[in-house]
Amino acid sequence: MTENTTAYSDIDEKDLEILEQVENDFDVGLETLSQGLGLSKSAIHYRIEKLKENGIIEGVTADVDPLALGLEMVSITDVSVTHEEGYSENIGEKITTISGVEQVFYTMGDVDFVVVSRVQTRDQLNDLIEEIVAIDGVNETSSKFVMEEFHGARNVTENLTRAARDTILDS
Amino acid sequence: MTENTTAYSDIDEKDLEILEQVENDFDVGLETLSQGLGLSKSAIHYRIEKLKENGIIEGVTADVDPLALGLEMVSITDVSVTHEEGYSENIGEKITTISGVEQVFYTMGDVDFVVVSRVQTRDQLNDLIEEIVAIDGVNETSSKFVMEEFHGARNVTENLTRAARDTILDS
DNA sequence: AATGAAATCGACCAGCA
DNA sequence: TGCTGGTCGATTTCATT
Repeated sequence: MTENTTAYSDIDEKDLEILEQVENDFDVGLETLSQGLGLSKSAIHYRIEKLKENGIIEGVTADVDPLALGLEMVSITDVSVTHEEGYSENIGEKITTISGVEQVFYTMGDVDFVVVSRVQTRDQLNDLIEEIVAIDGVNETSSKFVMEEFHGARNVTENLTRAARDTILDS
Repeated sequence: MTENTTAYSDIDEKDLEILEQVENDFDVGLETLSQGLGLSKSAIHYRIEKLKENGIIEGVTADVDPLALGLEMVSITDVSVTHEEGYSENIGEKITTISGVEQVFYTMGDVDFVVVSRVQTRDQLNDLIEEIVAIDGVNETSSKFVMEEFHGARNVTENLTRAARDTILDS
């Protein structure tokens, strides 16, 4: 085995700590991070910049509560397609552009796409599903309502298993 | 009908524009927002503060790229449970706490939970599924691999249909 | 609720280990 | 290359409208 050269871009423990914090709340401020890690504010700043440049931090965004905008209806739609050529990618992207669609997964198995969508009303959901069906190559759809959502740890760093952490730090 | 009193907390068009921007990239800066909206920087600041206080902006967070941390393996697991009492909530939360689990949906239908998880290796996935099965009340699981992910518009505001926008602005 | 001025915090520059 | 301390610019807060 030729040593671990996977491109974890030299993430060390301090970087991981920073990631854990800012992934939860970017407003913590350099001061707090600085005190918690025993580094100067500038150092923290540079580390965050580097994490952005290396694409580890993809961006800093405001998280908007869907419920606050009336998007109370979540559904999961299984989509199967007719398997010609390599149209699958194309279909996936088309589904993504439909208004109300949040996530699209292309999966192995009899169900080809799993689509998570979020809308305000049942009418909007009907429209959305019709738009999926209208896509060329879409074969069959089957939807289920989401009654409750446990949006657990969306945080990548908090979700790391011990093994995963170790792999990253052994770089 | 007694007029629309749904708690959209007086969101106006300018608020929606701000939300669209900061949901994509919080680093845009007050200057840019100020120019784009024809308001002073302070005014923008206060509006953002208010959106946070009202819970419309749940927080500002750094988005970490899972791939950068080696989390390349995504899977969707359908979980059915034995229907006794109101244990469902409990089970949902237990699943959420499992390391590697990203999202849990409690749905209507024969499949009770849909679980999206993200891990580094197949071993980690096996462990994760074993942990789900070990939960009291879990009946059966069935997993599929995700080959491609179209993480389309995660942005709530961009995903609003015209109808949804109108509903919000008519407050 | 919005504005402009004052205090505070983050971004950048140069020197240093 | 990465950290520190200081300066500049941006953000936050204050007093006022």
